[in-house]
Amino acid sequence: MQVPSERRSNPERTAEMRRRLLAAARSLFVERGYADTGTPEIVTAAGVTRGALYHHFADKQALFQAVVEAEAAAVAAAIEAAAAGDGDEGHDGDGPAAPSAAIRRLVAGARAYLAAMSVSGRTRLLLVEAPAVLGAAAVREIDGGHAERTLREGLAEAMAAGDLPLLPLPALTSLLSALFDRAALDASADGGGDGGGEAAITVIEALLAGLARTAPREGTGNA
Amino acid sequence: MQVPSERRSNPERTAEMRRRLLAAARSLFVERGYADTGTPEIVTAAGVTRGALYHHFADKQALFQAVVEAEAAAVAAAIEAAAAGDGDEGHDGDGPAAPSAAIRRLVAGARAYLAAMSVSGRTRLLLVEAPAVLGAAAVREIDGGHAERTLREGLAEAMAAGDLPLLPLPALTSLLSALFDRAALDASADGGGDGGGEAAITVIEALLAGLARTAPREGTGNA
DNA sequence: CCATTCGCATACAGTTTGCATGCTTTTGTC
DNA sequence: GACAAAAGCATGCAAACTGTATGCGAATGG
Repeated sequence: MQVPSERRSNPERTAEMRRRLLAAARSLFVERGYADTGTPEIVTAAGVTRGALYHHFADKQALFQAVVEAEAAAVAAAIEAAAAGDGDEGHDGDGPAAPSAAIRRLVAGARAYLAAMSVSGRTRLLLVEAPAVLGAAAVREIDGGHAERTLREGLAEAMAAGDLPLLPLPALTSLLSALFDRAALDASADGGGDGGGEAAITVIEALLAGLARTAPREGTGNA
Repeated sequence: MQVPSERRSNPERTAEMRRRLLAAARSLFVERGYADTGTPEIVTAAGVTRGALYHHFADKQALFQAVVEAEAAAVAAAIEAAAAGDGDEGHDGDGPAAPSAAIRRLVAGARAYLAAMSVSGRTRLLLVEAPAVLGAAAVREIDGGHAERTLREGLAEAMAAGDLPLLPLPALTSLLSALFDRAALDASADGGGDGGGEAAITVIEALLAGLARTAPREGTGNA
């Protein structure tokens, strides 16, 4: 069936093998979840044996973590790509109350995040399975802050510019991040494709605009 | 060690057995997570055999679901108990901008939810493990709406009273619910005890107050 | 061209899950 | 009160899964 003398270098073999394993694992983890996916299934789907799996990954959890890391990297790349060509994508003629530039950037970031998370299976992997399997702390470490730090910086900028009230930054970042995560989950549950998150975007815009209207106030307490 | 002739009725035996199994399972699921907890461990901790477990529950997942259902019921009970004696617990002399009654009720609800979720292990069970093991849809069905429906009704009231802008109710409910969930998670991660969610409460108050300031506006689009 | 290392498949031991079987205790009926 | 019926629960078993050790073939580099 196949020419046996297909001489390929070791780095090529390794890269190809990892790709196949990660692709098969991703597909099955998305479809059945981590707990209900066995390594025999994964290697069968990848067309290899379990020996290959355990040669490249310490255990099933390490394989899952690699899948999650790749997915998080893809999200980060998609967001940075979107941030590159931002300018102002006049999405609406005029909002309800002329949002400031910082707020518009935040909303644009949220939109980019939702778009990035609309890839099939991504919300389940990153927002449902990963926290349960790896722990919320490990997930934050994997994402490193691509999502979280970008958001935090945007918020800090907006605060410094006086577009947002001075609220405890860690809490605000975490809570808004949760907002975006839930929006992504709802979108993947409803429409499946995309655009299902328009209602969510509307609410997020309203929340941020409301915050912006409280700008020069609010002496916070603890961090 | 134990008088062998302790005649107990069958309903008593069943209730006691279920209590022991649920208590042991809850403890282990909280400590090690669902995937890393085996049924042998559970029954050993409960002082019974696996036969008893599989007599009362269809499988390991059904046991986990029973634990989650009990936990969700406890949360609902705690919230309803808190809602009973609400009145107005003058927590602050005066806020930044005299929040309306509906908004105050929402904040009070959030506070009650956070207090209910501060029980050890509760956030992990209900917010991390359950969505991964049972699926987000099943979790919403279990909770039925005790958390979600209460929130939705409060929001609908506030909208009707003109204290909130007219936003798509499902999206707003889901997003605010995510806010509260994340606040509970952060509180359980930081302080562990309670009171750690004060920064989160501050942010939530600011978000709701900001929304309230946008009240008579916002023609929404799709639901 | 040969020794060494790397990549991966096969084989194995330990553990877990879910079910089937059987014993003990309780429940209902005469 | 005794006996049949059923419920509660423990023991035993087959299948599956995980992680590791072993072994073979291909690639590296001297």
